[in-house]
Amino acid sequence: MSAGKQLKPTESELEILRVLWEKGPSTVREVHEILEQSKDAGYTTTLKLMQIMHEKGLLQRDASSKTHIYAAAVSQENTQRQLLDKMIDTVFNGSASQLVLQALGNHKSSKEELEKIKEYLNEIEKQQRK
Amino acid sequence: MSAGKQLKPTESELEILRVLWEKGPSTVREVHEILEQSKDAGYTTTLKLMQIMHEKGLLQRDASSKTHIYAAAVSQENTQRQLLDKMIDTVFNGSASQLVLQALGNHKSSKEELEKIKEYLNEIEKQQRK
DNA sequence: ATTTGTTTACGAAGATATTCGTATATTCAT
DNA sequence: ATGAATATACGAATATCTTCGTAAACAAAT
Repeated sequence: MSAGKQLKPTESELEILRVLWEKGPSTVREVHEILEQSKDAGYTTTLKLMQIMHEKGLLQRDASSKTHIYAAAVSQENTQRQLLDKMIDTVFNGSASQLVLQALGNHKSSKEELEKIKEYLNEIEKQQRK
Repeated sequence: MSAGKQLKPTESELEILRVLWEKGPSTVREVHEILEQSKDAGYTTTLKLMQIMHEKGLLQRDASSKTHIYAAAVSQENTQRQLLDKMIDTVFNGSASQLVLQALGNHKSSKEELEKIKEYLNEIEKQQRK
């Protein structure tokens, strides 16, 4: 009951989540100063976004001190999975492996990364054989 | 010059593109009847969307007969790549292999698909060794 | 030729996302 | 305590996306 399914963050919200995942709990100003480096928006814009995200349950905040501290309330992994699943569904017609082939084809991956992927594939196949 | 970089289709636009990729050039009504199966929207909504997509250059149309025939003006592959690249960038911090691992982890892939992926990995590694 | 049905064109309402101006509250240094 | 700096709260303007009502154009059947 009341599973509280996570709702999809918007573009701007994702930018904020990325900062918080990276830097951990932060003030609006801290987040804003990071965002300013790549885009230009006013301080109150960032503030408003983070307030909305808090209402939506995407962020939690500690309001005990005057300057509130915000933290991501959703995990990076869950969010990645959620967005990825949706993309597989709506863009790749449900075929995860088709997406994988595209991803591998168009991006340089290091030898180590490729090895990791291969190992993972072997594991999956072992599982399947059982 | 005027490279005409493809702009990102919206959610609804993607639904329409998927129909056209699948069925080839079609009338608004044909597209609409497919969409109706999964969502409910009026006919003129579909029409309007397709007209806008035409203006944007996402669709081309043959208006020689009374009933116009629309076709995708962007390829499925290019669009997939575009959206995938963006996701790798904004959701997976630029790491394609991290996305691949997530995708493989959370989705059942057939043995054949996994084999195909492994072959592909081997090829990539061969290339790298040269 | 008139009716009936289907199509496109147009404009605008509704919904959601983004942006920011301004007011109010709080803190801190003087 | 007063002023300067910084924070939050609130409301609204703007932009974008989605939806649909209505009118005009056209085609086919009667």
